[in-house]
Amino acid sequence: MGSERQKQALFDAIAVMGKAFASPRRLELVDLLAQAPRTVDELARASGQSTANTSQHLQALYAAGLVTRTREGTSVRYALAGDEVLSLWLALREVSVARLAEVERAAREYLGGDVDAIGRDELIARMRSGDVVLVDVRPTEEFQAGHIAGARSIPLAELEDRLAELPVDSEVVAYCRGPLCAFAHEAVRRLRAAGRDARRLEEGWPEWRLADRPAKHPRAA
Amino acid sequence: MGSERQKQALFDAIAVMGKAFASPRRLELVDLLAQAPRTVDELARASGQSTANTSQHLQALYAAGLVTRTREGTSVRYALAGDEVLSLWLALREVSVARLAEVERAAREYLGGDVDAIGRDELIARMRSGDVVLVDVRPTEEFQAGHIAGARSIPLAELEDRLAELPVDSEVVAYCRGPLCAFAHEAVRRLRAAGRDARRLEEGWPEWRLADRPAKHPRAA
DNA sequence: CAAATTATCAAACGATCTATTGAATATCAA
DNA sequence: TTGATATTCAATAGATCGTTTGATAATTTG
Repeated sequence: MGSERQKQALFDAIAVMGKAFASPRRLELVDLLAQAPRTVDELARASGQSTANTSQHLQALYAAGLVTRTREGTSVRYALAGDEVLSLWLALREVSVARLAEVERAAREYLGGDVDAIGRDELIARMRSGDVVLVDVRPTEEFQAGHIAGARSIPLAELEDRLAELPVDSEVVAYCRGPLCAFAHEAVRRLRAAGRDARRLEEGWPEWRLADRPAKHPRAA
Repeated sequence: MGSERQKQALFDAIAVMGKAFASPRRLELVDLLAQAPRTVDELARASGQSTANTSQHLQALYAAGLVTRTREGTSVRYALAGDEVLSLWLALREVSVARLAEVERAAREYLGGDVDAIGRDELIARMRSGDVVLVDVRPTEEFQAGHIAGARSIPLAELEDRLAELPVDSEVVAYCRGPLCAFAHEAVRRLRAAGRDARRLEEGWPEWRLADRPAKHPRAA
């Protein structure tokens, strides 16, 4: 007979994974890794915490089986352990947003007011007919680690300087890291201010990739 | 511009939900609630912890938005907040099992060796042709809170006494709370020991319900 | 081999979480 | 109202977690 002790051991083990998701700092790392694999140092700088701290958090994630690590010369590159982990992270985020009023409030405040959005399927149709330009406004490294097929990379910081690259007669669709990322919102506001026709894509790169839509990976077939 | 502070507030809020999943005791409560809504007292007895403790954990789950509560006379009945929460719990468990070697080891030990299983679709086909009997071996309360259409309730504890209710010439398929529950495994072993042809259903009631298969709910249409 | 870079470890403090205990509250029945 | 049941609150002590600091290990470069 399965004893109580063994049953408890089971929940203990599952709680390890729950614990991994229990710290805001770790969540930030997970969110960054959802965009692209990175080294400890890169993650430390991107998340604004000390290297030692980042390393410890990454080890917590590693112990929970959420990330993998590979040595690259003198540095160690971490990545999400698999698509199930990405799904889990997105599900957690989604439930949080749906359930927690606080999150919604914080999100609205952070995003600074919503702007017009376009859905996945409509985007694909419009791109096929050629009357939209898709712009990836994330940092260059993240674009290089993978992006939506047909997107061109213009990081948010360079948007004003590179306005000339965008045709005047087409609508511009901007996307970024996902619904909780402000980049696309901000990009749309700036494009509108410059007199362009612009909307943001409802979802971000991780959601797109998981849905198996046309994408460009660095070393994939 | 979305400031760093607001972005942190966002992750803070999401971590609240992560924290809710960080305690084995709470996970046990979530797992019980995945079967059926229950009162504090029932949950305390089923999980073998004090009432005060159970109440506190339930409040943590409530604060995270994972459960709802309704007063029923002198007692309070808790339930999972929605199907998204159930999905999230199943996803968390699945990733844990897939990733954590410890969990797998613990699970194997607890389940006491695997027995032959049958999949969802095969079961439906075999039930249609009428040559299997489906048995729900969970406690009666959980059966009453919802079960697979066409299943008959024989709690594990009563299995030997009620063997006569099962036709001798049909295969018996047993199911219980899910892949981490030992009831169906144990039932199959006992049925085999009694000379019956028996297998266990690969999944449990929560998975079945989420997949929108034929089911019987207490007050649903 | 030595120097430089990157990552991890170890110790320590403060903050947070958990379980226990006993008291307080809400509801129902008499 | 009083008494009984079910739940929640409050306070405590013990354990765990998170950050910082400084030292250690692994790898590349000179």
